[in-house]
Amino acid sequence: MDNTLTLLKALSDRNRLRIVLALTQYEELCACQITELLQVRGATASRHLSQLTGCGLLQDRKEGRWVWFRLLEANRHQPLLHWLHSNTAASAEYRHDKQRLKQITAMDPAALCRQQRGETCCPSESLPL
Amino acid sequence: MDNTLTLLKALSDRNRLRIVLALTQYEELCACQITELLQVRGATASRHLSQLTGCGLLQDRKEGRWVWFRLLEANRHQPLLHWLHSNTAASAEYRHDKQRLKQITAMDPAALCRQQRGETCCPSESLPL
DNA sequence: ATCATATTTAGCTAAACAGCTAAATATGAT
DNA sequence: ATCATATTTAGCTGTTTAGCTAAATATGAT
Repeated sequence: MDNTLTLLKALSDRNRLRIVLALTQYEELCACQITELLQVRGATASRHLSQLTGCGLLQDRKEGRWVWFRLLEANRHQPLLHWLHSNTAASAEYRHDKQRLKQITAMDPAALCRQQRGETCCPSESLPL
Repeated sequence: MDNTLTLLKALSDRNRLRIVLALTQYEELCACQITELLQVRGATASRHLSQLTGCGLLQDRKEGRWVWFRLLEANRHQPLLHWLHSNTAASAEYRHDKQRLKQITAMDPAALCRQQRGETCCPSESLPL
């Protein structure tokens, strides 16, 4: 029961739920993209991602300075994820995030990180909220 | 998304999860039986039950001084409940509660309440832990 | 080797929360 | 009407937790 409880606790936070839902739409997202989506500090996003990885929902992959996250394949939580998606897909918040993700993933991660630390030199690179 | 989140929060507590799992096994349980199962104060059990009812998982029915709870029928959370059950049924805690429920439901609720307020006059009425 | 930078970890603070006790409510029995 | 009692509500307390900043870690570029 402990495992189940840990998993439910992981999902019962708005931002972590948003991460999971984002990853049902995009196979892979990097930490800085998640950070941008949630509009929190990198450290905060990192802790959420670590919790989701720790409970067996996500897996991560390092590529240079970037870390990419995705839903753990072949897990027995498929039915849960399916239920989650069908129960949230119609919500305003889901659709807003979906819209936002389209912009975020269209950008080069390097440009995104540059923007996140305030170097918005090129107007064309900045994302609308 | 708020509804989903409220529901996940409701399920992400050990004692509330135990209540839901108990109600997948027994169609109806009264507040004092839940109190006995969880080994907490009546007030505490009541708050948990109220939260589970509030998020649309349980419904209640008053019968004299007793209040009976059951899973809300015809809810769209059946897949979730199914997943929950299949993910916990093998756990030691689930089986322990199952065993305990057999004893609790075998008793007359009135005798159970009597025992809960310390009037263990008849040894045959007292439940082992 | 040194510097820049993406991510993680440590430590702090404020808010959320689960338990308790005590008081309030509601219902059946006398 | 009064009393007993099952449940709920209110208020308190200690613990957990989500956010932050600052420091540490790890990796690519110069």
